[in-house]
Amino acid sequence: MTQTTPSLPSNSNASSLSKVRVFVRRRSKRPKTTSLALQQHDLQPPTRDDHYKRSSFPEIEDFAYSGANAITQSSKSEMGLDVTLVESEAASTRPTGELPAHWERVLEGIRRMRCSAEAPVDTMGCEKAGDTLPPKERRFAVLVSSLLSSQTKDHVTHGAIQRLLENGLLTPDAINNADEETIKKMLYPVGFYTRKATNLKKIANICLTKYDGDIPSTIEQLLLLPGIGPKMAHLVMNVGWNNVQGICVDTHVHRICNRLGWVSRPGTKQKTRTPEETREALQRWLPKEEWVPINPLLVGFGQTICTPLRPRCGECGISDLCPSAFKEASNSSPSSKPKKSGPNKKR
DNA sequence: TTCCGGAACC
DNA sequence: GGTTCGGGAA
Repeated sequence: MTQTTPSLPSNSNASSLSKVRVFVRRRSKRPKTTSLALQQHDLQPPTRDDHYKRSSFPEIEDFAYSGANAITQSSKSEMGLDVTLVESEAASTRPTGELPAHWERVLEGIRRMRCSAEAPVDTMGCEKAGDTLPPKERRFAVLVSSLLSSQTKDHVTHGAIQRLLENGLLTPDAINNADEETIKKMLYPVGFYTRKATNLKKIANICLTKYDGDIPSTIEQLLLLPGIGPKMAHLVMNVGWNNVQGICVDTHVHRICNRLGWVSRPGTKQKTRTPEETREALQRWLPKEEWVPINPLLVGFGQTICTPLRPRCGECGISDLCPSAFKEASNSSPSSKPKKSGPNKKR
């Protein structure tokens, strides 16, 4: 059925079809002005209802998002850090209301902080590898990188990808024929490399038998792959297919959006409990042109300032706009963390 | 010892 | 929702 063809949702209406399939219309750097954002909004009248409609049904929208080419560009351009004027112009004409207060100022403030300091994250994680490969092989490289990158430092992932590449093991066919022990050695010391080696063999086989050696092109199909969950599925769609179906929400995006009060459980003011809940809540209001850059932006912010434990609110340029500022660091028990019993138990 | 750019299984 | 899977760096 729709297995090997790029996403063409069966429920898409006629008006959206014209926009589907505009993959990689431009691989060049994001414009240095707001033109992209403004152009996208010009596609349809920027009314409030319309905005919500688009956000609620992202699957029938398919902008060719030039910012998704994380493969060839530096991280700063990915996050729009070289964009001096980002949202303010477009936002000034945009209705407020259910949008979080001052969200543009918050985003701008985070961009500024990220400009002035380096963070461990350098791209959307892992998918630089393969940027010189033909499209089909590059997509597979992106998929494999995503699989390996979970719970793994970026440079470690990159090393494993390099080893696979140098040994000709970065194609579905090669991996399918390779010994699992061999794969395992190539992956080490990637996190959970044993499980990932097993999953990688299965994934290669699925790509060969069901997708003609390519990777799945829809979120639903990607989620059927072992080891690929929501976070990585959206990453692969964004980067592999340049097809923004949803926001790639990891633990940093999840944590920070809740601290900022940007998301909540539907109909309540409670924090979201899972990254998936955060993704759905965030997609309800965040303009689509921010869906891709929000990830590297908040990941870097989360690694350097808005850390899980003891966030550095004193160094944060938007603490005056953050409802959670100075609420976690100052009080509560600094040393004793309840957590679980852990490996502490002696025999 | 603690802390991780998740996902699967219980 | 709680655990487990790995290893490395702080």
